[in-house]
Amino acid sequence: MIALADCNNFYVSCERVFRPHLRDRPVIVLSNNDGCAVARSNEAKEIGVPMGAPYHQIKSLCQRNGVQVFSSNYELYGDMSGRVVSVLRRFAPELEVYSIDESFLNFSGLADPLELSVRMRRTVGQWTGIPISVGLGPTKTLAKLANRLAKKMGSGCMQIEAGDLDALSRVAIEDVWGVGRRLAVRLRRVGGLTARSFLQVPPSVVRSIGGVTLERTWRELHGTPCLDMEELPPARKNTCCSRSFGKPVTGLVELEEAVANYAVRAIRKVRAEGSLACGIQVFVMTNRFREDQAQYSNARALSLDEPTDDPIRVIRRAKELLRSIYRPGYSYKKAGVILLDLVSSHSRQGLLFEDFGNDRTREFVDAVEEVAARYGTMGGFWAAQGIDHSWRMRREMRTPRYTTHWSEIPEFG
DNA sequence: TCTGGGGTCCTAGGACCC
DNA sequence: TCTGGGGTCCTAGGACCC
Repeated sequence: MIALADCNNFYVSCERVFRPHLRDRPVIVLSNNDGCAVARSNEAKEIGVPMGAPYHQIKSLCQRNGVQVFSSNYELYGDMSGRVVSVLRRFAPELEVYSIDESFLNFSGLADPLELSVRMRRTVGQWTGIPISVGLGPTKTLAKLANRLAKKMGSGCMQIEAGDLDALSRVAIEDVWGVGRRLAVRLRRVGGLTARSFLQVPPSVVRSIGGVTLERTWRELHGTPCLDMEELPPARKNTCCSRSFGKPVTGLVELEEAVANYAVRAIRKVRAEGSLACGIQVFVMTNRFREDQAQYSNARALSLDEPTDDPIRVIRRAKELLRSIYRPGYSYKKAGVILLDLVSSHSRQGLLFEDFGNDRTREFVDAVEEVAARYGTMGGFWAAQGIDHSWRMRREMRTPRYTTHWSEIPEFG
């Protein structure tokens, strides 16, 4: 028996922990750059704020209805997520963190999984302040489906078995995990309107529409496990850092500064995982929504001579790539750096005839990175990152980082 | 004026090899 | 009239997830 524990409206719930008076009020959290609504309280959903709606389109709706709006505060959400997981871990020997707000737990062999789920839900609520829903099923896909029904019914916890046609018929095809908008359209054409009728579609048809991935989903819904629990997340293969700019950027100098910053952030993720990057890709693009402006987007990648985690080298190569794709005369909206083909630093392959860098450089880089990690960007940063950051993303309604910064700890009373 | 960011997997098709 | 067969590797694009 697999359990899926899913935090309700997670980002909104995190904000509410520290602002309890918002508990019954409509609240939304915006994406980076205050772009779209990515989390909505139930009250905000009822008012009619759509998921992913651009904020500028729903701003007046929010004002009319007194919706509390927040910029996203990923440091807070990341920390709260860790707290929830630490509570969940007490309830099962095997746990897979699936996303920032969802974990699978292996409840196989445990007595009365439903009662355990109810207890787990209550404990997480008491200890972290975050409300969760729990779905139970013989496969991951069925646990997901049970979770969706638990949320819909407001019961908090729900268990389903393979072949529970009544439950399956209450979930529309596009709400099945693994079936997105495109596949849903094609499945409806062959009679798959709900999870239940999807199961009647012959496997050969399923395969021709969605390949082996969709066939896996189909089997999982039938009760045959095809997706294993993954306790240790597999090593990442690429990592990316990209942002939309708070204002359009035209000049190369500003773009270079932004790209240098993204390169540093990306390589810090790589260093934190004990990996090395074998390649770099840089991309830039204009605002695709502006039909009145000339559009341009481009990307270029290169392979490094030697796998690296050196921010100096990564910044230099990223700037070279940027210069090769930069075209003057455009208003750029977004840029990004992707580090490719990550390998473990333990399996490092050096150069045969040449060796880049030396120990002194390495010690210097490590020292700067440690200072930056310990004291923040004000403690130390690479000159290429610049100081002004006029292109920085908007984040005008962000709450304090209550749980991760001493100076931002909440005070009550 | 204003429209997110970060991933994975699969497949088709082209280039190339013998 | 007639134009092989079998393989690998890489990339771009499409689909999905949160």
